[in-house]
Amino acid sequence: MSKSKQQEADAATGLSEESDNEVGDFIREQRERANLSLRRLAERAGVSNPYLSQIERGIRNPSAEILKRLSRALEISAETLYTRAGLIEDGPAAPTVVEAIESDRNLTPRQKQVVLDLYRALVEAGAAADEASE
Amino acid sequence: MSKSKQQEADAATGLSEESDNEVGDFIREQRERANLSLRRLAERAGVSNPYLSQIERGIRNPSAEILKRLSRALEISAETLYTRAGLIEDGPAAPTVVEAIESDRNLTPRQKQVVLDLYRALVEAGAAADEASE
DNA sequence: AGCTTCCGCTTGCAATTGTTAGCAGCTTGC
DNA sequence: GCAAGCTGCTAACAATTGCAAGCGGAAGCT
Repeated sequence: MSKSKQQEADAATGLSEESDNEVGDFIREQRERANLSLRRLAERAGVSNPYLSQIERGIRNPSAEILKRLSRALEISAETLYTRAGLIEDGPAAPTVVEAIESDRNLTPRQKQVVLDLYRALVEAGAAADEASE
Repeated sequence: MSKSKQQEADAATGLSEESDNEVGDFIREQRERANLSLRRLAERAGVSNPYLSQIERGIRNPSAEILKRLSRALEISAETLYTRAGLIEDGPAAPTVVEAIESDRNLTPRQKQVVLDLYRALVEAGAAADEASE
């Protein structure tokens, strides 16, 4: 239910920028994608849950240290997060999926093969569907 | 006369580590290489000179925003500075694969979810099963 | 001698961060 | 019903950032 209260919070703190809350939105997005509750992510990242809440809503401006911890807890690269936060100008080169999987240390060669097979299959199917529909 | 001020400063702030002040040293190094006085760099970067002084000596921990401004004023890449600041050490987990999949243009959101699910499942449960079978 | 201007640093002080404690809502089980 | 368990959010507080003001010293200029 609770949905639109962000603006009030902004006004309350005197924060004049309600325009683009890139980091907060991005963090919340990633958090929900990973199926983590706010509290759980906060604990994983080693920050307090109210603070994380405020970060996500853009009424607090987290330090780089905090961003780093959050990026680790979310399993995304700090560069991506910083870029999103507008702290780095150019975007980091997006690694290809294949490349990333190849160099991953958490998967055995066999497992890599499985993921790669799935990925390639989807891409191929998707491309076909794409051409047909688009 | 003036001799050991750094120690005093450290003691004053309770900072016990005089060993690795990565960012500060690096910034000072770059500043001197560019023949900029502390005050001039501070002005260029939009930071107060006392604060920059403290940053260089490692008795203050600058926010990412400040680092970004300094990197611009020094005309070095923010990434380099962040790395030097120890803020970009990428996590040991597996950030790149997740990230690469997220930003892949060949997959639909739904397909991404499928691949991600598989990947996460393998990483999480994979180690044990792997050791058993292999 | 003065006087000016730069250098880096120290000292308080305001504003911000980040925390602990607690609130209301919403499920799930007794 | 109503405890116990989550969810996210608010309030008051401690700690830190970041700044304006001011210090002593060095170099130049009249």
